[in-house]
Amino acid sequence: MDSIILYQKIQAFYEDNKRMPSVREIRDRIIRTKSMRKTKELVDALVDEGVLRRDKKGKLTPTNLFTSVKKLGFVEAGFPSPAEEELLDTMTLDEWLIQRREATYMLEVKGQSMINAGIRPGDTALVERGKQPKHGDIVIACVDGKWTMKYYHILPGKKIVLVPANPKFPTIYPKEELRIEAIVTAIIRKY
Amino acid sequence: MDSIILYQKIQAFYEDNKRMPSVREIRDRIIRTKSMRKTKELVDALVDEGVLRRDKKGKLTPTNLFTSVKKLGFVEAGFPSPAEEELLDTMTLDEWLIQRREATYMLEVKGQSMINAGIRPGDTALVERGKQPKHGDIVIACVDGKWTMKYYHILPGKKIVLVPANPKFPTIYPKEELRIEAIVTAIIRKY
DNA sequence: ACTATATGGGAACAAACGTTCCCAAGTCAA
DNA sequence: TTGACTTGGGAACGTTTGTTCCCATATAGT
Repeated sequence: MDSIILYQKIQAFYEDNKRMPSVREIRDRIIRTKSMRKTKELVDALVDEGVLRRDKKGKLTPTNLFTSVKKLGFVEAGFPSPAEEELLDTMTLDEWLIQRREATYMLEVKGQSMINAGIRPGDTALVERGKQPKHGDIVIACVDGKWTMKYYHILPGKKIVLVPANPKFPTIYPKEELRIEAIVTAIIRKY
Repeated sequence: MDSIILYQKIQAFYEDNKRMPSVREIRDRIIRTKSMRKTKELVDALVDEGVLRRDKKGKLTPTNLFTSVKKLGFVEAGFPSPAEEELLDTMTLDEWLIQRREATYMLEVKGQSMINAGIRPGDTALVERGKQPKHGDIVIACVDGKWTMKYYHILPGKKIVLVPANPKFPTIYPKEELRIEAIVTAIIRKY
């Protein structure tokens, strides 16, 4: 069995079972041989290539390859040739976008108030709670009982205002209550 | 040990080791007791709650909780109270955004040609190769040797044109060569 | 003080694990 | 045919695994 195919089948096993197979599972369910020795030999080869990783206990562990997306440069540069493809950097969406998972939420955007920041109704905002906002951050705030998404601006004199990214909407000067509940860490638009 | 804390420590183990711990590892490195019986009892409780899952072989397996993000409604609805929080839907970024991982790439956007579609320079496009484009899709195309991101439009008579989302840019009427290399499945903007 | 009950420690077991070793079968050159 | 070498099957080893069981201790009730 070719080592690329072996890798693909191990990845399929990983996606199905949410864990890596044991050597015997690879032997019986993937390679379909009867040889432990040969199976370990093929697996060791993948480990040497860096496609798979092993624990201190010898257990197989997924590498980034299992969960990552290939990262190209710019649109204008287009796609690399198959030969160059192996040199590509990779990145997992989770590690890229999520810092503290337990404090991260998805919120759907409604309305046009941030349209000039490229945030449109239907977009999904990834927000993180319990983080100190800085000037210029986009925040989810509860002001006088209403929830909005706005730019967080600190005026001279440390006064806080919430600025929309749409001149048709008013800047908010909080009177009584202003709670910054979360700051927007990413905007995702799925087609 | 409280079961919520136990879950958090198991999740930390999972993020560190990219695999779930065994019962003995939980006993020695997480609960720090000497009792197998008590450890299994606590783990079984988490399995009953649906926080952990088990294989047919009894091996622990991560649930969606380990990799998912809580999904709220709309910005205007704000955050639920801690009591309501347990009812929230969850979703993993990978399963949401990626269909065929091996054909999915990240590309950085340069230029203003799609600005009116809310796609700005610096944004990251998630693109998928080998998929048939439909009218209205945003595609990565190689036309007459140059790479661009444009709307894919099918005119009456089945003629294909590439339309920018910015009136200052020209619509492209491919002369010789037009290769649709990928279609854009998501736009991600990280702050 | 004396039971009855609940709790946690830890030994024990069979299965599954990674790893190594030996040997039969195959391959190749001379 | 012979001998050197490679290959794959599979037994065997020690460890780790999930699971169960027994018993000493703690707790509570009378």
